[in-house]
Amino acid sequence: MKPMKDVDGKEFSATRGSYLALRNMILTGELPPGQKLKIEQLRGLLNTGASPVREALSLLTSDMLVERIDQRGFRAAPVGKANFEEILLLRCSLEETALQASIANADALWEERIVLCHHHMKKAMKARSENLEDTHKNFHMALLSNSKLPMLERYCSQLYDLNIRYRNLAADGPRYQERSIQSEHQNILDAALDRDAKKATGFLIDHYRKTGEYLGRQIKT
Amino acid sequence: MKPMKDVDGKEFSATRGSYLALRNMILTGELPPGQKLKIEQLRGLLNTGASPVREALSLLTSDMLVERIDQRGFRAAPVGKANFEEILLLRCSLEETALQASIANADALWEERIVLCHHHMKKAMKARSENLEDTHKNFHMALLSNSKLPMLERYCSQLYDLNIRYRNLAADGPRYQERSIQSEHQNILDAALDRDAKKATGFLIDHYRKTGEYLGRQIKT
DNA sequence: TTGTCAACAAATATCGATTTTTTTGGAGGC
DNA sequence: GCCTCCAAAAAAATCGATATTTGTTGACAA
Repeated sequence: MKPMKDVDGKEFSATRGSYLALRNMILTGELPPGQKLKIEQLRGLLNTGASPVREALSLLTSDMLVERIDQRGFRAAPVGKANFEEILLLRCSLEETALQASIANADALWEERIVLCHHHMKKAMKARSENLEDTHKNFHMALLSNSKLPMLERYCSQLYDLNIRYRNLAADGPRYQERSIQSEHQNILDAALDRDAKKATGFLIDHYRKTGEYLGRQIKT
Repeated sequence: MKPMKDVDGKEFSATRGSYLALRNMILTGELPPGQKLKIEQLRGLLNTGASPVREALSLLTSDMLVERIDQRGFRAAPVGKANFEEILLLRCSLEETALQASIANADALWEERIVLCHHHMKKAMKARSENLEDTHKNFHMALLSNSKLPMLERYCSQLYDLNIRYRNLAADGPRYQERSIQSEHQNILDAALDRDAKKATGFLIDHYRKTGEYLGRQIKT
């Protein structure tokens, strides 16, 4: 793989480049659920050797985006209503814990961080920007980023991605304009800035449940 | 790596064999926290090629037993009091959810399963058997095995292993004889069989908190 | 027609060697 | 004496090739 460059001009390793590319293809549905992921085929697609591809696929299994069957290769993780509902359940439970902890550790720096991320998200929404997804995730992760619980944050990030995948598969992209998503975000932010954990987690979970209900209806199996 | 065989006589792939061997070495402390894991060195240790070792290490990063730094190799995950306490916290939270769900789905088959696992564990304890650790884990995982939440169960299993690692590092093996661990297990089992979720989760969490407190005192940093 | 077996084809797992990157050690300058 | 820069060594990442394993096709027998 030609040395890709990230925003800072630093190069990715071939493995990391493949990882990000494949991850994106699975999240967007370009590689549909259950699809067999043949090394040779991906090698061609990514212009790289077999080893980086294998390693990237290994890494994706930790994210539960790829299934590995010993001696039988890899496939994109299957989807299903049960799986979707489990993701929703776990997100509600884990993010509640994380947000509580974040608020318990609240400080000026964190407040600035979440205000800024919220601002970026609103701006991207208004402009229908391409990186809306990223700013949305950044905002949600920033809310949790003060928990001092790195493993928990990692779980939340994983589950967030899995949820995005369902949204991409079910529909035609995000629908942040609909409902009162903007005010929901505002409510969460304000409650967090007030350091009112109960209110903030309430708004957050409500936010997820509503989105979950909307999405859940569109999933067949 | 010579084709290892599992109990059924089926062969492991070299990757899977390496994965299990390395996992065990890290969990027992044979590979101490923070230790650099050089491919060549492990290649010799495991009698296998570089690719299986790399892939095994990749898999271990999902279990949070190995850290990967791009372009700079692998190292055994570091340890610390904060990390230990996070594990304890997450275990309490996640296993509570899982046990509740398991009890909600309670059926005859599951009851038989947990009774049997409990029996095996007691037997192994009395005999000071070598596979005590395995039977103990089996019992705890069997309790959660009816939750119909596979991802949650996977998280719990991971966290269980991470906790075992601290116990192996801190002390000289398990101390199941001490305290009233046996009756604690019995209480959990009985409450689960009674399908009393509140009682069962209470006993379970208490069980973890007590063990956690004992262990936490032995960790420096 | 159906089931089984063998040979073939395809894909995966693994290895050895090469390339690239990081680290180390030391010479020279400040 | 300390820092910087360069060269050599070590280690990681990657590639191409080979060995195993799995999946498939078609012939033959029941």
